[in-house]
Amino acid sequence: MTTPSATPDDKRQRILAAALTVFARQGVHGTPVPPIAAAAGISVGGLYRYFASKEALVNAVFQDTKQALATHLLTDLNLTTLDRPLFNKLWCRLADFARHHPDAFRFLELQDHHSYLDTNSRLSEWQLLMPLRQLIEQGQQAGVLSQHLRPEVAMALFWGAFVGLFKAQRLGYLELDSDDLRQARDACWQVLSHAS
Amino acid sequence: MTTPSATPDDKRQRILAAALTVFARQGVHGTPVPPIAAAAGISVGGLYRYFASKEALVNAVFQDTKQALATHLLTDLNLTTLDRPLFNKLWCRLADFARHHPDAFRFLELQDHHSYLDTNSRLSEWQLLMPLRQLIEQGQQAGVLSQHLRPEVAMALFWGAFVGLFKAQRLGYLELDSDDLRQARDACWQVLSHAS
Amino acid sequence: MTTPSATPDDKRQRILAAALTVFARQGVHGTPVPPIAAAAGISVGGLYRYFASKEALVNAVFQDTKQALATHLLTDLNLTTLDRPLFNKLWCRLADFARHHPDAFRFLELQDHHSYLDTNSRLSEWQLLMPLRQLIEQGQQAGVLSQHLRPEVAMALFWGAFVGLFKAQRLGYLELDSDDLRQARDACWQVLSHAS
Amino acid sequence: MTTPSATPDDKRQRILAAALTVFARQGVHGTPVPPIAAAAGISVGGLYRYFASKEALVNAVFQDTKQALATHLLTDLNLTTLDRPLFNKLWCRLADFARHHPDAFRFLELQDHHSYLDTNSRLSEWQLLMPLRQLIEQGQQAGVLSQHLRPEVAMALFWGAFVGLFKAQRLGYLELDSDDLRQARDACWQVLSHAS
DNA sequence: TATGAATGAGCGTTCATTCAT
DNA sequence: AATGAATGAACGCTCATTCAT
Repeated sequence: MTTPSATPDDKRQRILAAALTVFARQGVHGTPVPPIAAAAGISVGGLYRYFASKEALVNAVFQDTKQALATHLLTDLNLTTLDRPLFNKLWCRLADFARHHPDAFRFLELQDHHSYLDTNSRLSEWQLLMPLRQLIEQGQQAGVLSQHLRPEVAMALFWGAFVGLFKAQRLGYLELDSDDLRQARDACWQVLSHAS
Repeated sequence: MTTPSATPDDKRQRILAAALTVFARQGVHGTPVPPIAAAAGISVGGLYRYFASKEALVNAVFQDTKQALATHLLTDLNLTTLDRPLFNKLWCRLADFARHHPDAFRFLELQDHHSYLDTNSRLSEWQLLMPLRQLIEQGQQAGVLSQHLRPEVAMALFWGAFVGLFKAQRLGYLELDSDDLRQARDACWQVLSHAS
Repeated sequence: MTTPSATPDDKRQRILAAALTVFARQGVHGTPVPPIAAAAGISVGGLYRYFASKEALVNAVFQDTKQALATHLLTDLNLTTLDRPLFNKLWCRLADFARHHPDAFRFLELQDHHSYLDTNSRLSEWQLLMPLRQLIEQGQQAGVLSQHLRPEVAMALFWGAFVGLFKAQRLGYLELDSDDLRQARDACWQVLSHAS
Repeated sequence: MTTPSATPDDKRQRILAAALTVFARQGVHGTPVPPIAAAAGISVGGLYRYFASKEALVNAVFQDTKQALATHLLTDLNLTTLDRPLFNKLWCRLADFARHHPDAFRFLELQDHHSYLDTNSRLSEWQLLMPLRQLIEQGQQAGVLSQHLRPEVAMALFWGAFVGLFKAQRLGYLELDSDDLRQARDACWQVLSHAS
């Protein structure tokens, strides 16, 4: 009989959470392994029992976090058509995630990932974007969204705009209040629905 | 009569260009100094005659590239009002820069810069964004642009959307043709001008 | 039951001893870190677990060795008055130290120390010389020693003469037998006691 | 016809003088070549026309300085017997040299020389000490000096005492006024003349 | 002949990874 | 299974020396 806190899965999760935090704050290349282990309350050697290498750990963090975002965003939603209420809901959840998990959001948008991300991680990028892209496609076919933009382009513009908003806030160019968020949401909706 | 390629300024430029390329491709932390020197056709010791440290080099690359973008974008433009023709011109120049200087564009958007950028580099961030933000502000006051978005928010959305577009292309989600670019441009204009 | 040689303190001592040897033979600036580590039977990285930098190591060696000399010299002596028997005893111990710990003695007299010694190390210089200087002062006040030399001057002459003797031997100008040592001792005593 | 200041010998001397100064202050290992050249008012490449290597330069400085000391000390003296007036004269000249050429005096007593001194330099060590040693020997045979100390031992004690005096002053343990110097001189004479 | 920019081996130090305990 | 001390390759940087000008 083991204590619940010593479950292997628990440890794995603790390591992933600790790694996410320090990676988001110091960058992947800027973070040695020992501080990650320390933040997870584990020894260095212990960490290597759960992850074969630092690279494997980064990839696990990436996939785990991507999955967390996907779950946060899409759980219990009817994704058949992208109408206005659904869009608002999605926006709301996105903003919620960016606000309450800033480390996770920041980590996912780090741009020097490509030097250590493996194929699986690259695939997991799509797992989130693909459903959204399909939603846009369906919306266009249903006539709810404008057909002037190819779905991929619309997707890229929308996602970029959202990321840019929170990046600007993180860099101190901007303070976002709820009015700003609502207006930004409406502007993005307009791009998707009325692009002419 | 000396060859033009032997002037110190030329060498400095060669180093900056080489560093930009490898930084853009491998990230700053992921790039040792010797490959930078090799790419510039110089020895390691020689590089240190032009830049006091790797950090000084990154900062020089950053400021140099930011300046290049600002120049490319704003030279010889009448920036009094942001009307449709001016916006189109700006978009065209931005797209031109992103297309013809992909390393420069990518480097500027790397997100782990904060660990080595100095005060001057941080200031040079604003040198590009401030004129654009003011342009938006003036456009709003002149009634050409919608006033539903605070200028900073509009700025962040527009810049993020543009960056997102080219990031998507770089990651292989997308192939951008000129139709796509035109449609994306019009969509962005709509955000700025008709946000409701 | 663990072998005594595996305790951290033991390793620290092994490093200090190895560093003392190579520093004494090749000088501090002339000795790279890897040979020190090799002489201590340790890897380079391992050395840095015990000493934060080469400079920290030199300082530790200096203070450690200075302390060893002070202990060797002054332990269990009644230092109230510097009479002839006490002087003979001190001379004997000094000669003993110089003979049996030639590396230590040589290292302490290296003259380019000032570029890396920190405040603590400089202070530890005095810990040895101050008691001796006071001993001379007390001897002068008690009438046992001549008062024609200020204590500091007497101290400097005596210490210099002793160092000169062993330096000459090390450089090969001289072979010291026990008669030489006894006669040198008596000559030094005369300087202290009968300077006119 | 060349300007007098451009004589090769002049340049050589300028380099030697500059090297002596920086070596004395920063140590040999602590001084790169460019600062030496700069102090000599010459280019790096120019320095290497006069000295084949840094090591050759150090050795030249050593021999040159040793010679300067020997000249300063022994010129125009009748060295047949070491009587009191001659000893006083020698002491006076030594003190003069140590006072007016502190860099030279300091450089000669640096103790990590052995890693770069060549055979010639080692020989030049003796050129100064040998005449003095012989002087002591002659004094002993003439009955002016005590015969209790072997000449080499007496030589080492005397030289060490003198060096110790000025080393103590340089390290700040001591301020030497002319009374101190006179008393130290008399004490040293006593060692040589009345050692019992 | 004189220059000083260029070279590259070698320095002090770090850190991903291993393995004796 | 867990630890953390030990490893050594690789990093950023220096500097004795060379050589095109």
